Amino acid sequence: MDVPWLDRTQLAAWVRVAALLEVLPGTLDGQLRRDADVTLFEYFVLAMLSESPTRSLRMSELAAQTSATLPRLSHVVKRMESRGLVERRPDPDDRRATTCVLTDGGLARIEQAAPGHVAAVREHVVDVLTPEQITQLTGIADALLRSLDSSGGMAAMYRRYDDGAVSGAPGAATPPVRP
Amino acid sequence: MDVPWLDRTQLAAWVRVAALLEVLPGTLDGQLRRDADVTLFEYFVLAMLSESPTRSLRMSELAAQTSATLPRLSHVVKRMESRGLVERRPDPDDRRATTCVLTDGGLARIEQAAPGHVAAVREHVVDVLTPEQITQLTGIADALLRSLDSSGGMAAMYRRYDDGAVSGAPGAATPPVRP
DNA sequence: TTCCAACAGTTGTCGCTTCAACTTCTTCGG
DNA sequence: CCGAAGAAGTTGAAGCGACAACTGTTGGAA
Repeated sequence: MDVPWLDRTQLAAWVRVAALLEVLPGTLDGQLRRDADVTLFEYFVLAMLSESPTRSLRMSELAAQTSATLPRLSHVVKRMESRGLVERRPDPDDRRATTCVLTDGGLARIEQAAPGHVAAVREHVVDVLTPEQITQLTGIADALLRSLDSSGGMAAMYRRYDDGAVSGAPGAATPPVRP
Repeated sequence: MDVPWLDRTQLAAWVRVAALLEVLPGTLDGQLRRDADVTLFEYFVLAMLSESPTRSLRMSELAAQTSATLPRLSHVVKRMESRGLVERRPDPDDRRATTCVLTDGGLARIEQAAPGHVAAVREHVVDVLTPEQITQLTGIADALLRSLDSSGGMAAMYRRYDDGAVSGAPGAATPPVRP
């Protein structure tokens, strides 16, 4: 295995990205835990369900939309169900499948959590960057995700959260609870 | 709490960043675990120690350089010590302090792990982006880190991994085992 | 029809991270 | 000096995520 090393420019970028990967999740997670007793990942689950027209999604669909594995999602959803945020019900059409439904309590929870979370995202990410940098970041993250997405499960995201510049097609309107 | 929502451009960027935060660490971590039986975070620990002139750092310094909390580092170092990768010795000058020393085995391990890790970083990050995007990414990550770094513990990184464009000052030469 | 491969989820176990408490040591104000 | 405040690490408990093994179900081919 003979790999060319990173030059100084590449190294500078990577070191910063690595540090970011280490720090950012904890910061956002901490805010949500303290203020709304919800994990960042749980927030994503609630957000995805709340944006569904039926307030419900199949487990595998939910897993794809939250970039999670099925085992992980299963554990998380079980815990969320015990707290009354979601409900699980077997799908009568395909009896292997499970549908995850957002409860009224779950909806109330994410509506309560959203403003603080949006504020945190603004404070630590969005408002720190110039509009030009936001556009650049979208392009960069897009390129990275496409190369990582071997199983192609993120097509839904690209359709829904398109800013009109990356993929070229017009996107949907701004959703309610997704910061 | 009244927070302005994210517009479509901001949302597109944030959704992608969130997905990245969810996926990228697992990808890099998995490669290192499989190929070198080391965590991504453990790799950082080894890398920081290997770049120190004395092959050693105080725990708090090491924590700052790896963006970790002290409890986390303490647990990790204990496990690494039991595997023979590092050693811990009390500091005679300040008897509260502990110095963490890289062993020969630890050095061998990171030298063995480095090529595969660099390849993974290239495959999933560096080589996916254009040189221009690399520069943009450095600026973006830099801005985010500065706003996150409330305790100011990352000054060392900025000095060492400067690409000459962000802070303006000339940086050090490319270090040996840091991808 | 029957069988088998692939799919959808769940569960258990293990390792890692976090949080809060605690110990020991240093420093600084009085 | 002396005592209090704070720093440096460590530890234990609790919760979350990854991996592998497992159950039950579907769809298609022989």
